[in-house]
Amino acid sequence: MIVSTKGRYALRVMVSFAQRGREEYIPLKEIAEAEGISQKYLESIMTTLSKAGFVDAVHGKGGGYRLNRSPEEYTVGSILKLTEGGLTAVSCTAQGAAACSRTECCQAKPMWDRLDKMIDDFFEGITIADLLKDNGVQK
Amino acid sequence: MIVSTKGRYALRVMVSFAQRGREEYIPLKEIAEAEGISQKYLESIMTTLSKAGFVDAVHGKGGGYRLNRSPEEYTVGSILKLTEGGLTAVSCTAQGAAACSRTECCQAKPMWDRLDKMIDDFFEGITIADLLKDNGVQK
DNA sequence: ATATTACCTATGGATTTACTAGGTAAATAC
DNA sequence: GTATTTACCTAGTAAATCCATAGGTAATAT
Repeated sequence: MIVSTKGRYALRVMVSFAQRGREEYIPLKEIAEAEGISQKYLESIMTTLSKAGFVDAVHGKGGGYRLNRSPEEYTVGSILKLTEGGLTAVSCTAQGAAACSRTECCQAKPMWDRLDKMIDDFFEGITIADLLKDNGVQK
Repeated sequence: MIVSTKGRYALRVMVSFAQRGREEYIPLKEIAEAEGISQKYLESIMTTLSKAGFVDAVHGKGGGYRLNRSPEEYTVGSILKLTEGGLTAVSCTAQGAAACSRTECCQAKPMWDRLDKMIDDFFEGITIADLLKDNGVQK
């Protein structure tokens, strides 16, 4: 499993916000209920997105969240990398991970590197706007 | 993480057996020591490979394991699918998993399907022989 | 018989996942 | 300025998964 609920929820919520437009702030409660996702759980995800500047947040009545860019400007990759904390397919290549002692002689390393790049290119090539088009396919 | 140690060990061991040729049976102990992997842990992986007919196994002295095909005939995908029990990148698309209640309306589903296919094609396009060539790259 | 090997079953610590619980801080409405 | 609404913060937790370990049994060779 390369993408957990955290990343999948983040995508769904971003799509949801995109559908609601950027005019007004929408309280998370509404989105959580509409999507059928635990509000408390979503809160932690939204805070991550907010801190990273992916959305604007306003406290109090009339507040909530809203996108601060157009849907085309959010790549799926950027959202997943943020919420999942990376997208590496194999621990060998994960940054921060204790470097594998066999890095030098590992015959599979180039394969893992190629895989990582392929997955990264894939997700960076899809935007929230693409998902809104209801097919997730681009080009 | 899409490939755990189980799958990575399986690949390393298969490469290791490929390097040793198909003339004689090699006891797992030798491979485990050479690779610096827990023998007991490897045993369970080898049994999986043996039961699936990927290797021949012989008990007793002079016994051990050996490949029963040439390295070109083992795709990385077949080994990973066997030892990892599948390669799906997202639980949504995992077979046997409780079908997501949003399958019908999920805007990301086509994306996950495309990703799965891309990863499958990637791993099916690489063989143990390719890994032996020390680059993992094909074509 | 004994040694060597594969194979089987069970267990366990560590980590991750997907939440829940219960608060505090900021903004608005009265 | 009090109450309400919202975002944000910290902690805990049940379940699952990962990465083994422990201790056996079954088969084959000398």
